[in-house]
Amino acid sequence: MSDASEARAKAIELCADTMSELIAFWGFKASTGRIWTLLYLSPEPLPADVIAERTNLSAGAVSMGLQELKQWGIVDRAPSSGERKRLFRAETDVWAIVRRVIRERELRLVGRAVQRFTDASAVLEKAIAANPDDTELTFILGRVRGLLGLATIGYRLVESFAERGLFTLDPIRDALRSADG
Amino acid sequence: MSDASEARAKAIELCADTMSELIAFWGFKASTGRIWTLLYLSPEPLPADVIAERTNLSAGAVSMGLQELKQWGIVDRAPSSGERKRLFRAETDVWAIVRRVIRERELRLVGRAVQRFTDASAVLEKAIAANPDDTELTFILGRVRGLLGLATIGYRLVESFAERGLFTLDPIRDALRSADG
DNA sequence: CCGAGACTTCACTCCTTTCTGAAACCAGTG
DNA sequence: CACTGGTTTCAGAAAGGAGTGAAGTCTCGG
Repeated sequence: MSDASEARAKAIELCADTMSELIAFWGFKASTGRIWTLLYLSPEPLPADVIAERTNLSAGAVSMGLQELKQWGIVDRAPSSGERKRLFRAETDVWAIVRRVIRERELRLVGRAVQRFTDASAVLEKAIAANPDDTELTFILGRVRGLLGLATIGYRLVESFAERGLFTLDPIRDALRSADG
Repeated sequence: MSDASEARAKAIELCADTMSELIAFWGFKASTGRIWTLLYLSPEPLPADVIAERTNLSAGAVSMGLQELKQWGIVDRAPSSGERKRLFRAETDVWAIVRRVIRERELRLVGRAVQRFTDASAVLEKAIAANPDDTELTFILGRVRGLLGLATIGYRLVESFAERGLFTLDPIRDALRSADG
């Protein structure tokens, strides 16, 4: 039996470490990844104090982590029948989670970038209209347009992934070939 | 003229801010992104002191930033003919940069994850062999295998992007459908 | 309504990361 | 071969982020 629970602890630790590394690289807190992994690997929903105990986090940290996860729709309250404590369970459709976060975050990020590069282009175009002989401005505009093109491609990429869950890249490849080559 | 240089400064600032945001999200330092953007938008290679001046960074910070960029092959020393100062210029093939970084970093990251999930599975399988009636172990193994499957798909995705520059996803979609649905 | 336990919030601390400034180092030059 | 910039390195300062712990708020049973 100690054999089994040791194995269980070891496996959970491995997974939690790994997930927290992945998720941290993706801009979340590592501890948030730990909490999710713990719930994901539990057959039963867990109360906050158990989570705190197994992750070695304070009650406050667990509360904040759970809140973040709830906001992303990655963790649920389980219908705790009659219990005093609230029980939490993990959303298990990881693919859906990834898509949601990408849609909410990466898509906005890249969208802002597209906007800003567009603004920069506009500023330059206006200045060039007033100073047609300034070759440096023209040069910069060319480069900025390059960035804008890439950002636009990136946006379509992220968008298609967020919406359909897959990349459909043939149009984007074409854009790449013609715009950038 | 002041009109033109104002526009130039404004456009560069917009782009540098945007790139540093993108790049910071991707795990680099924001100041590194600034330095690269400055070089990318300059028609001529620039010496370190000019970079320091325009980015408001100290000489030391610029030196370190340039070193990081050089290590990634994202910045070059320009063949400074006879000059005392060393001149630096940006790699302009952004697509190639992205692929290189993904290959060197993301691919390794996900590869490690695949390895670790595999290890976790093995631990659990062994424990289950010794304790066939432990339903919790079996449950956890199922979940870990789910993570392993996703990580494997992710690995192929990143790999195909790093190698070919594009995602070729039909096989992965199939894997998804059959493994996860 | 009151009390008890559970959850949340937040000011503070600790730790990590980034930047600075100065000293050491190096490469051309007279 | 010493001198003059220019560049790199590095110890320490500053900034930023995450976690704690205790005080505050909520909820539910009695």
